[in-house]
Amino acid sequence: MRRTTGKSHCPINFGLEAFGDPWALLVVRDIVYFGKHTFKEFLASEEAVAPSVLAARLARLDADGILDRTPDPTDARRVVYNLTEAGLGLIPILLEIANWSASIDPETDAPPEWIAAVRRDETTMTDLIVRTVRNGGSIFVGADSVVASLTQPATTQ
Amino acid sequence: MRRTTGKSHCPINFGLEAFGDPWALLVVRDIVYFGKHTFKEFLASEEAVAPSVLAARLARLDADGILDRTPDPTDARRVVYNLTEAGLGLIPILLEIANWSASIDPETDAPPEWIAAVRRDETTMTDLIVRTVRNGGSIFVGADSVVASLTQPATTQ
DNA sequence: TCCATTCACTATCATCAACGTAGTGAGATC
DNA sequence: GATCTCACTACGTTGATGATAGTGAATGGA
Repeated sequence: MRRTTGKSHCPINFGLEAFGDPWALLVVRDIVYFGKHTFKEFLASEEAVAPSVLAARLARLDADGILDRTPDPTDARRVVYNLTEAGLGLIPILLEIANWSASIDPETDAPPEWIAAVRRDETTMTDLIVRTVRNGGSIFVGADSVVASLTQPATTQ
Repeated sequence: MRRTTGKSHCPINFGLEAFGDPWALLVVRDIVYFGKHTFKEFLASEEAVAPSVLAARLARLDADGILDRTPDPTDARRVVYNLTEAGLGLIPILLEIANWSASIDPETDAPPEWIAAVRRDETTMTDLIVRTVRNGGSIFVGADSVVASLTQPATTQ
């Protein structure tokens, strides 16, 4: 792709120039759905991105203010990537894409009950996801994940 | 872009493989927002796609069941492109992308009152847009456009 | 203090898609 | 029948991606 940036300020084009490539949203997905935060974890994703491509993508997402790149204070080798508030704002887009794909792709990996839960009350679910990810959690992975808090609401039981 | 398809059946990846390039969603945008339906009209878009790239994109969107390619019965030179039902399903994604970009890009071309109208009741607005586009209308262009039907509701007055 | 391991990248090169411009053939219009 | 319009195609250049190997700093254990 030539990725000519600045083609226009049409909001659709602006979005596509920010994340309209095969990898940018997959990084955001890895954070939001699976709680990944390091180069190594992104690299291990099912889609097998090349390290050079991943490095370039992380650098651009950081420069664009979507990701926040922070060296790990407890291990100087590690670098932790988190979503900024602008990056958290991409969550509704992720949910709509997952919605669409789940209804189109007969072999989708999307759990039907999860898609149904999102469709049931998208606003509430979006808020819950944003709050969870902002606090370092994810949708599917971890004790404080969104799906965990759905099956075992709040701190009861 | 290498556009390696079939990397995974993750719904986010599926969506990106279908429209995660700089041009596919711009074609959909041209139809939904501006009522464009022909090769020439897409080609004239602000972002200046190359004809070879546009031809390849239209062919793929047709093959993927997102666009419907029909020769114009009144003029055998012309070919009319319309969204299929799957293509209409992309409208919520477009709206979310526009939402995000409008809140990020200080120079966005998105009309603030339009963004506000969508945010006010996204479900109702989505339904209205889908119905309008399905009937050949668009959001901004034409007498039967969505914005026209908002300022002058239904057939009253 | 070594040494193996882990981490986040970088280097390299072939490949393939996008860019930009020019051109083509079928069909409409005058 | 000459011109114009339409949807493309051709083609050389550019640049990002794909795949694999390698680097240097930091950690952890012996």
